[in-house]
Amino acid sequence: MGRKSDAKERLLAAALDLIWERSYGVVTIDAICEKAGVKKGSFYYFFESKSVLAVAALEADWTERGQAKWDGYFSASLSPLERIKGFFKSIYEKQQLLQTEHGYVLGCPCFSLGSEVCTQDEAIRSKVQEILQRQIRYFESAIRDGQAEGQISVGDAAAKAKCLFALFEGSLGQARIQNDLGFLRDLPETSMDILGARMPVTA
Amino acid sequence: MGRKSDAKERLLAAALDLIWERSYGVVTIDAICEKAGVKKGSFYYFFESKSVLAVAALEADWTERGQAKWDGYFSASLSPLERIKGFFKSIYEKQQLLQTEHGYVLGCPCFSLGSEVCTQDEAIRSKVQEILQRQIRYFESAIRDGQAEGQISVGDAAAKAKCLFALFEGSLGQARIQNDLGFLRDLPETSMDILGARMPVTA
DNA sequence: CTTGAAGTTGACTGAATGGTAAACAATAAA
DNA sequence: TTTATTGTTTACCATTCAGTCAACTTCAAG
Repeated sequence: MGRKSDAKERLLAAALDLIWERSYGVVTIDAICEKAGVKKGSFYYFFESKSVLAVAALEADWTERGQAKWDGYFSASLSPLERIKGFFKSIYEKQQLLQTEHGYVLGCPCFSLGSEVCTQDEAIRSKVQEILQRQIRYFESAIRDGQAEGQISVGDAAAKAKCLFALFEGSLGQARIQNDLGFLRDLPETSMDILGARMPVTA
Repeated sequence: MGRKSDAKERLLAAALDLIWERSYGVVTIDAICEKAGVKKGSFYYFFESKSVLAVAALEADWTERGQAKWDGYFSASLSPLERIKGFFKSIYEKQQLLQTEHGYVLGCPCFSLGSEVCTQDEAIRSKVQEILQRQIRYFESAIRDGQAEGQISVGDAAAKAKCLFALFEGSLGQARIQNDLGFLRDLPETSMDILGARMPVTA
């Protein structure tokens, strides 16, 4: 019973968008409300603070979009190397899109946000960490599969995954800072090299 | 003639410290003044805004510390691979120190700051970019030397440098977000692997 | 010892922002 | 149609913060 509304979802989406494009610190609650078309009173009806909203936005984005996307990229129907290569290709295209839409390469919202607030906001830091860990696990599992199939050189899969993920996030960060997609263009190839890939045959 | 003072230097140092530990957005001019032991009136005597101060702080830190340190790490008296390996070892130790001092792994101030403000403050973004590019050039030059000496596999040195630097910054970012030095521990080894290093003999 | 440049101080303003409260509106179950 | 519940709105308060200003201090050159 009661009144129904999608204001909460609009706030979540607006918050993520603004924080991604700008930064956590510079985005005010008023700005989020305006973008979401919601009055401040309603904001505080749903969330007790910007921090709580940010955590909810990260979680919602993961469960409603991120999870499915990553599942797609890392689908078992693809060969392990194709998963990784395809993932990086998709990232490139996504960032390309963001650049034409926003005028900026935006990079990874999780990583940027996490790096910004990690010493100041434990709730956000913890949620970011959780999501990043989940993402690393996709890499790790693909690497394990690749090793089992003999396409990826043996060795600590977890370490390789961390390495690949660091390369990934570092490249996204550079791309964001320099507003230059060039830092992402070679990722598909570079990642294959790093993994000591023996590619069977791939386009 | 006139009065002499080191207030300007104290402001530069305080600003960098605070921004590094916390973030650009969360650090107020009042906080910088307090840490520097300077009144706000004096702040505005030396700098016209927090943004201008930040740019000056980055530049001063590079010319007065960073440059010399990097010159040391990448000294021609070391073998190209030793330069890179030693650099990553030093980074690890430095971050270890920061963690015991601040309670946090702080990562790279340039990268964190750049990622935070790059869509909002062109002056800072540009200065960050400048410094990051300089740092990449150290990598690139070491890689070139290593290739010339046959210790590093051939191929686009600039691309390899970018890749290594992305790995570096990505690892620092992860270490910061998760407050975990583990992301930095393997960098010396991993970097050697990535470069296709053929190490002659090294400890 | 005067003079003017360089630097310092503290009090002030105005705008932005986070946060509150109380009245109001819509909805569905009873 | 009542009623409880959920959501909305508006006006408001308090605080923080960037930025200003004019008076004051220190110093060194002449």
